[in-house]
Amino acid sequence: MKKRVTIQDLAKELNTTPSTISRALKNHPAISKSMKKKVVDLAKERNYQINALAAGLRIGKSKTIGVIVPRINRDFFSNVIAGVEDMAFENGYNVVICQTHDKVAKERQHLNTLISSGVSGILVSVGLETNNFDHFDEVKRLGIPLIFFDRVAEQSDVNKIQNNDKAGAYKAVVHLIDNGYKRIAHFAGPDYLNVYKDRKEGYLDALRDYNIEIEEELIIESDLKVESGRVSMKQLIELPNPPDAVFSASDYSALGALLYLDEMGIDVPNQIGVVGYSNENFTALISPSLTSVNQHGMEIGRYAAKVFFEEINDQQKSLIPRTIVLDPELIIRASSVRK
Amino acid sequence: MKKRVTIQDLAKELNTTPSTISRALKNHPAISKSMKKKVVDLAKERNYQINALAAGLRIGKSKTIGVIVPRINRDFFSNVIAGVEDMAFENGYNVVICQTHDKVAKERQHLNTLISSGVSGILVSVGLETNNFDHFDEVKRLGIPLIFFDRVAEQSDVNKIQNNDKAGAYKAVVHLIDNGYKRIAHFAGPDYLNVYKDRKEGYLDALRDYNIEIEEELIIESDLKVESGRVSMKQLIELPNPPDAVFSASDYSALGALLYLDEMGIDVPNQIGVVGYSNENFTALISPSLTSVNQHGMEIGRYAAKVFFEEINDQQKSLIPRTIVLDPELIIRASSVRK
DNA sequence: CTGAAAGCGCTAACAT
DNA sequence: ATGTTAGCGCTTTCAG
Repeated sequence: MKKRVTIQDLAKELNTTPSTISRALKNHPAISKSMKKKVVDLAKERNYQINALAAGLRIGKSKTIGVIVPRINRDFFSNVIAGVEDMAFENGYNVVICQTHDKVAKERQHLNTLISSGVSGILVSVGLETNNFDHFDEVKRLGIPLIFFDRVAEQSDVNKIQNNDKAGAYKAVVHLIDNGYKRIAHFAGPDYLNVYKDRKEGYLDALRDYNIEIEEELIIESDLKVESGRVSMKQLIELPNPPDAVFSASDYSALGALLYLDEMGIDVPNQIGVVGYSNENFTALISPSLTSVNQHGMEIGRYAAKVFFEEINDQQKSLIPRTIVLDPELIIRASSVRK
Repeated sequence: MKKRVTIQDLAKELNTTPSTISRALKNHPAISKSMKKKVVDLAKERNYQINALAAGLRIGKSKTIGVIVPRINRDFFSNVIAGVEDMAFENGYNVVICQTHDKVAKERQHLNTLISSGVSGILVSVGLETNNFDHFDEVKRLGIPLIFFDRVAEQSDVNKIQNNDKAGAYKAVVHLIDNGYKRIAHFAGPDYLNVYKDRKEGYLDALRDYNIEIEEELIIESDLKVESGRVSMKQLIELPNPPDAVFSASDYSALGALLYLDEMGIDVPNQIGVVGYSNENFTALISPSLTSVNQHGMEIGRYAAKVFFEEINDQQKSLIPRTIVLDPELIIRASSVRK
């Protein structure tokens, strides 16, 4: 168990000073080629790793981006993270991933830790519980670049990368209408989260545009988990006049509906059509495969990171907060196309 | 954009010194109750967050555990991470999550970053590509606690938390035999990863114990992805004498097999039985639901973290490396039970 | 019970 | 092209 080697150790070995080592390692223009080579070679030989704590303390922050997501085992979020990691790596930054399990308390805690550890920026998709954004004030006060993605804060003065959820939902519902479905139900999420509110609006818009009557009893709000989908579907089926299609704001609740319909022996897509949201991996793998809306997680992640790098590269801090909206894509599968 | 408040700021406000503030915040016994209260209250009021970089530099490491996994969007790994996070939180530690996408290069990179950033310990499940463990030498040389889990290094002098993959596989295959299947194929992973080697051995042991002939042509090695499962299943079905069951070392390749069989109109479980491995969420959600082996990710994570805390709490460093083996559980579902 | 002072390893102005 | 020096914010010995 040896001590780690520092730039002082390298300096001593080469009869020079820490400054020179530091500069050589950073490829500073004022250092001679020969010296750079000597330093780099020795560093490799001695297995030198920079002490990020010391460097970070010195320059006031670490070359790290914090990403906060509700859960890491969702395909959408893991794609976003992969996108962020790509961009970060290209720019020599590290990514620290935090999951909140949809709890505000965890969100707060992670935020504090990230601030404590001197991250250069924070990318966040807020949790289901989060309907108040005070805890982000400190981040902004400290001038740490803050970028929201997917589930975004309602404040206007922050950077946001969003999906056009309204358009995605609209496409989904129009697709159902085009396939001859007449009474389309909707599994909605909590209204205070932009994504669910927008998906509901897209649904309503489509019905209006096609002169289909909106029926409140066909709109069911829940936590959108598998079990809720099952329960909601049961509730719909037991209606005196049940719907012939469902547009769910989540693939998970759509899956619950499919499972319930399968148990009941109701044919999907011929008796009832189903469309989900998010294009989770499993949507392609189940039977019938589930039509869903792809949100391009990877691109969202890359954009979020891109906005971060623009923020830190802008010396004049003249950038005004931007909102980038990406158009989602409807992936048509078996669950919504009648034979 | 104000500067962050430091313990000096607090000290000035209370007409005392940084030492006192530092001690008060850490609940040092030598500080008076009244002083502690004053300090804690002011810290809260001023929104003080410790500078983890400075603290870390001072004490030579940060209160952080690094976790390296192949991918974060696998249910097993995300459960492990949740387990680690639980234990870490209870002990005031943070967790940084790194994913390698099964690439050794990424594994190296993350390892270096974690060392650089002064993590107190590293928990790792190695990637598919990793068949050499030199890059972990530096971690050990520096005396950083290193704990392998699930996919572990072959070295003997490291801490390991493993599943008893041999036993899990054995249970799975015996279950198939009990259900009347006679010719059981196996989708195997690369032999240099302990988990796949052990699963194969469990498969072979079960066949031997029940006097079933081992046929090399029924053992197919692949990367165990969905597509490989499909291809392997096709290969098996086209055999002059095809098997009547498959034990797959991965749920993903098992899924590929199910999809192919469905396309071919072959009935599962009546014509062919299928068992997967890892108990991914989707196994319960597809039709037919997939029998699989549950590896208790959460417990693995908690154990790994527990071993880490034991390591750092042992002043004499007298602890010898341990191997903890957990017994997995067979979850019987529709894909392997003939009607 | 509290204070003074040193130093963790690195960076970057300011020399030379 | 390289060296000198100060200091980032914290912890901790040693002193009182």
